[in-house]
Amino acid sequence: MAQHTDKDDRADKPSSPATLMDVAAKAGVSIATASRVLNGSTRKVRNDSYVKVMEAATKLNYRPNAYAQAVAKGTAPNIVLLVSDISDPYFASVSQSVVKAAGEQGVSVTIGVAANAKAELESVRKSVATRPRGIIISESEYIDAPERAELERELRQYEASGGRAVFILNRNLPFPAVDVANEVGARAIAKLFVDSGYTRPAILKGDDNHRSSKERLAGVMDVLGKAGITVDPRVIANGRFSRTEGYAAIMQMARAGLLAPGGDAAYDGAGIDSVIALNDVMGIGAMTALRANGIEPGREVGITGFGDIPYSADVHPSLTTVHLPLAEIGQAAVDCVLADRDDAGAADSAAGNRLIFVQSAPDIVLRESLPRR
Amino acid sequence: MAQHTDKDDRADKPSSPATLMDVAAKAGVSIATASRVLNGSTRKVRNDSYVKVMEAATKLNYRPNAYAQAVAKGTAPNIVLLVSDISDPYFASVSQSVVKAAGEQGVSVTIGVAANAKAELESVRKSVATRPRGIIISESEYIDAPERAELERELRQYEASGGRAVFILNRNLPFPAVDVANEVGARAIAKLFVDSGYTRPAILKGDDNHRSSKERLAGVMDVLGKAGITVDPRVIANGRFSRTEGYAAIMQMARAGLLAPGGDAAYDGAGIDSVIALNDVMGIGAMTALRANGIEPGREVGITGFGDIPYSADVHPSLTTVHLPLAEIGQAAVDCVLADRDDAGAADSAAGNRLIFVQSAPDIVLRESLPRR
DNA sequence: CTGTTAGCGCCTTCAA
DNA sequence: TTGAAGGCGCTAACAG
Repeated sequence: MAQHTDKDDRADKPSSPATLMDVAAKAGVSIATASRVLNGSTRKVRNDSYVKVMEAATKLNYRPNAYAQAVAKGTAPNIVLLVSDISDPYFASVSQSVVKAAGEQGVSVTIGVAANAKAELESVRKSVATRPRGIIISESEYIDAPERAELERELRQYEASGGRAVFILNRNLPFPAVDVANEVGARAIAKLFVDSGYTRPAILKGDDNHRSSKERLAGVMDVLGKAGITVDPRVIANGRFSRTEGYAAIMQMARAGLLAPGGDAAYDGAGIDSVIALNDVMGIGAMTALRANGIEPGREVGITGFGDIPYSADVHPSLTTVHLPLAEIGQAAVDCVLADRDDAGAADSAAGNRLIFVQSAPDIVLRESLPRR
Repeated sequence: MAQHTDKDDRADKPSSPATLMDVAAKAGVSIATASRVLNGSTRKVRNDSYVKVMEAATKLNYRPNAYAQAVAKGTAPNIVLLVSDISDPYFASVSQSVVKAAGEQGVSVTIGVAANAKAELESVRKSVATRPRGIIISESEYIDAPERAELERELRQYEASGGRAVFILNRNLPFPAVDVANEVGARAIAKLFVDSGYTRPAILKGDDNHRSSKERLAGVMDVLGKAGITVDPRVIANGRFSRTEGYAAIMQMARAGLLAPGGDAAYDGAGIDSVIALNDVMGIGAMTALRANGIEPGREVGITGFGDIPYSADVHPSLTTVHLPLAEIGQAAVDCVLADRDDAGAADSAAGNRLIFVQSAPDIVLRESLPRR
């Protein structure tokens, strides 16, 4: 039988992966040297030992243990991204771009989903435990939950220890945030709405303490008001920025007889002539709900969305909406999180809540769901 | 000025987070004890020292260093999931369920996107470096690329060192895989197709070496053939399971005059009466493409999808498709990856390519895109 | 029950 | 250029 002094002599089921020591031994150099050629940045090793190490490494199929490296150098190779629902196209798009942007800089991203404030707080706690380079929070609801204070403390602590927290579309907490011009976009779409001849909208908003929703709503309401349109409060509903809840909200209105002309109908019996959804998925849910009630969206009732998720072009009628640069948002968040600590200057850091506007004037995407009438 | 012997005496910008040692010191116990109450599973510590440690921990805002723990106990608290595109609703759904299922077991998931074989291989290499509990690969294309052998080696090595690799919807490599009854589903939808009176389909498939695509195609073709339908080869296209390419493929056919009746049209000038898409996003892309060419999907041309992604219910006409239990697939993959190594028995492990069927008879979801004619 | 003592795999001064 | 040695933060026997 062959003799070998390699590791793992015993008949092994799970032979543990090769370690740096193994490589060093096989290459006949010190572990330090091995480390230098395999991982160290500025290599200053003689060429022949370099080769020997490399050979040993490939032969042993060596893969550095990322965790051990992280522990040793005290800095992790990853960032974490928190979203409330990856299957939501909006978050999916943001996630995609975050992962891509991070990947280009060689850092991996751990995605966590946290559907509510409690879960979010817990996720943050767990995330902090991995000492990531940064934490990007793309959560949108529950901002003012009681957990908020706790969350802020946790993140502040995290920052104090050298971490970087960034929010996406949320400026309620004193941390850097990537944001877009919600109100500007809202005004633009509302103006289009008015100009197109609509006067009796149902409105699907998000939670009132949800900043994006609030800003968008403010923009819309202001333009509407100035155009002499008073929105019937009975057809303003909280769709929680979710497709399902948006759908449900419209169904509810239909059941109450608010939508189609008639006795109980909104706007003094005239019913609605449109749905203004403060994000796309609610708008899409609304379309389906309208159809379920025999109302043809885009013909009898106009629809607007907000966000321009990929699928807004594929629904029918295709959704007229406000374009949000989803990909750029993710990129910006990653840049912010990975930026050199010293770079931004004490001023910004001190401010704490630096704002990164990805775009100053959101474009509106004119499609079919809001025909001129 | 207050004197304290706590850590970090110097005026500190980034005061490093509290360590277990700090907590132990402040609580006046040994680091071992502190470890036991803070992390150790079966705690056997006196109550008062338990309290002291807890107090110290909260006061110091202690968070265990997950990496250090991982290194020390030689096992990581996470799994990695590889997909080719999170913004694709199919992958998004799978990801969502994987994250959820993993979360319930206290393990976090690192998501990587790898759009092609090379990126995938690299991702796997990087993943292995973090010694995760398992790797779930939900990639679907490029299965037979030259990197395949490399990938297999890498994963085999990973398994040998105690890791667990699982594929989703892919059984081309000798690893455990979660799969569904593609062919059964395909036969079902094809039968519905025939029974509904369609005879001249365009077909949108995926790569030929993509297993799911192949199986679905086989099922469809067989049923069609037996019904006496011969598919015009000019209207079979590779949409690569992507919305964009599906869209492009139909546009291409339209440009070639294949779709609408006429001289160049498929099926001896009769044109197509339907599109069979082997997954939903291609079906949805096809609808939009048809509309762009003045053809009303669901009226002039019937459409079928495969997968039942959330948005297939929201497009119009809503997509008749084969329901795939996306959530269960993710759950199954996680279960498999997290299963006790000894549990499954040597038999399964030896086989290497254990199959987990999530569902034996895929339901077909009857909606509006394939009306009887 | 608790403290002591080895490691885990790697990086990084510090001498040589 | 290289090796020896200490340390990162934590866990896990092993004695007390």
